[in-house]
Amino acid sequence: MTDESLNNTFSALADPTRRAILARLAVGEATVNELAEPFSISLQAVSRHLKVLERAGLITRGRDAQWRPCRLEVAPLDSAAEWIERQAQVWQSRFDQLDRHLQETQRQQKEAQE
Amino acid sequence: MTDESLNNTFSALADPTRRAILARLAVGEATVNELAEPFSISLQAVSRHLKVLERAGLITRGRDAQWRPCRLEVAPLDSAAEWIERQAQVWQSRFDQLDRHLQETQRQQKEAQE
DNA sequence: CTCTCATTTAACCTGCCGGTTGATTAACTG
DNA sequence: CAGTTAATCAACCGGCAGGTTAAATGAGAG
Repeated sequence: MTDESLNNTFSALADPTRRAILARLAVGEATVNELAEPFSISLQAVSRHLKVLERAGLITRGRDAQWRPCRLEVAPLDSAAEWIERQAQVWQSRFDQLDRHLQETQRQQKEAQE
Repeated sequence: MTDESLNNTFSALADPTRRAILARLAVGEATVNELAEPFSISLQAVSRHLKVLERAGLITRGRDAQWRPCRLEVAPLDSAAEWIERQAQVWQSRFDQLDRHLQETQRQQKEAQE
């Protein structure tokens, strides 16, 4: 997973409209018009959001006559999840270390008292 | 997990400098100066990045004389991971549905041939 | 009290992001 | 071919994000 790729994925996910589009696509493929319908923004704006999602690899687009159906791609989502989980794991182990260290310190203090 | 909260978390993670700061903090607490050292940007810029991370709840800051040590907070990372995984799961089940449907269709076609 | 060090705040600049409207391309339909 | 529908491209605009430098604040140290 390249750094640039993480940039694209996270900034794509940072916009609520784009997250809503992804949620909609989870139900099934959809065209630009269908995706734009629930929103109060222009078709062109939605088209741009789709381009962002495409660049992030989160969707791919087919061709069916004049329609361009969008479908989800799960791979970059997995990569993002992987990065996050690796971080969470390292942080947690760091906390565990601190925790052990704290307990060790307390134990030694207790011994010193006796 | 509120929508606004997801916005903050994802856009905080979307910047490579901030991800590097988080990675550094995973090793242990650090002050602003220590965090700024590896980067070629000004101290003030780092201070701002820290404010973004703080607003996203990804770090908290203590007070030790004139130093403001930063430490990680794992909770929002967990929330983000949760959202991503839920999405990935829904997408995957959607793919599985399509897959079953495809197999069903093929089976029926095969039966029709016989 | 003064000096120094760590950090933040303020003011500013620049570029990108998300939105708009208008024109254009692509593909079907009569 | 002319007309319609789907989608994109182009030009523009306002706001915010991330960077800078200069000034202000907070907390020790002498």
